[in-house]
Amino acid sequence: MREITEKFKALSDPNRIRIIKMLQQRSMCVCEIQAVLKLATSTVSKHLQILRNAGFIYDIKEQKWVNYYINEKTNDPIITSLLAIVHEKISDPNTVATDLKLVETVDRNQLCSLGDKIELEK
Amino acid sequence: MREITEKFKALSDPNRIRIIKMLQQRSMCVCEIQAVLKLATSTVSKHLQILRNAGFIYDIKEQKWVNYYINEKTNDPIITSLLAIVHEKISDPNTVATDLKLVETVDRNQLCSLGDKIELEK
DNA sequence: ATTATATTTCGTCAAATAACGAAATGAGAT
DNA sequence: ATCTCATTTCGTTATTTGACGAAATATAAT
Repeated sequence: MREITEKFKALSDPNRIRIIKMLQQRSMCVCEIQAVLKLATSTVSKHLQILRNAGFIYDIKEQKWVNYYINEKTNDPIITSLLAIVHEKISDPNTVATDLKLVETVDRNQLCSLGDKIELEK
Repeated sequence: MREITEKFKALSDPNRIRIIKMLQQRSMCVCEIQAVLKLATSTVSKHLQILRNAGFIYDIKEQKWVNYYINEKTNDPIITSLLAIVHEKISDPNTVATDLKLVETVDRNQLCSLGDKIELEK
C-alpha cells in the first residue's frame, strides 16, 4: 500500500509536477532543471530522487552530466496512467507554460562550467 | 497549481485510498467508515474533509447521519481520471480487500446509537 | 596524479501532516 | 424547549516534508 501512495505523494508537490512536465518535453540534466526551477541544486536532486524511487523517471550518466528521462516503457500501469494524466490534463500558465518555454533555451554548456564563464568575462 | 497537487496529496495517504475504495463499493456514514478503519472519529472526519475539498467525494446529511458519496458526476477531468485509477488499478490484500468485506457487514444501526445497545444488554 | 566540476548526501530548520481526546455544533427525538 | 447523539472543530503531539548550505562523491579535463 505504501508503494501505491508513494506514487501519488511524488506528484503532490508543484516542483515535481513541473519537473515531469519538462521531462515530457525533453530529457534534461540536473543543472538545466535547476536553472528553470530556480531552487538549490541539492533540493532539485532530492525531488529527482523521489520521482525516481516512485518509478516516474530514470537517469543515465553521460559524460559530465546525469540525464533524466521519463520512464515511458514502465510496465507499472499506475505509473503509465499517472504520466498520461500529467501530460494530457495538467497545464498552468504561471508555472508550467513558462517553464516549457525556458526549457527550449536553457543549455547545460552555458549554465554549468562556471570556469568557462569566468574565462569569457575576462 | 496548488489546486492540482491538492488532488494528488489527497490520494497520498493509505487511509484515504481505503476510504475511496470503500465508497466506490457503496455510500457510507462516518461511523461506518470509522468502524472499518479503526481510527478516531475525529481523524476520519479530517480525512473526509481533505477528500471533499479536493473534489473526490461529497456528503449529504440524511436523518441522523452524514452520508458520503463518490463524486462520480464531477466535470473535473483529473478527478474523473484519478477515481478511475483508484477503482481499476489499486487493490491490496492486507487493507483494501479485507476492508471491502467488512463494508458488507458494518451497519450504522449497530455501530452507533450506543443507547440502543445498552437497552439490548439489560 | 591533480584539479575542476556536476551531482548526491548530510545536517539543520521551519512548516505541514496525521493522529488523538476533549469540547463545540447541529440536526433528530422526546 | 430540551435531550440525544453523529459529526466537526480545536488544541496538542510526534512525524514527515521541503528548503538550504556545506561536505562528500564521482567523473572529466589538465
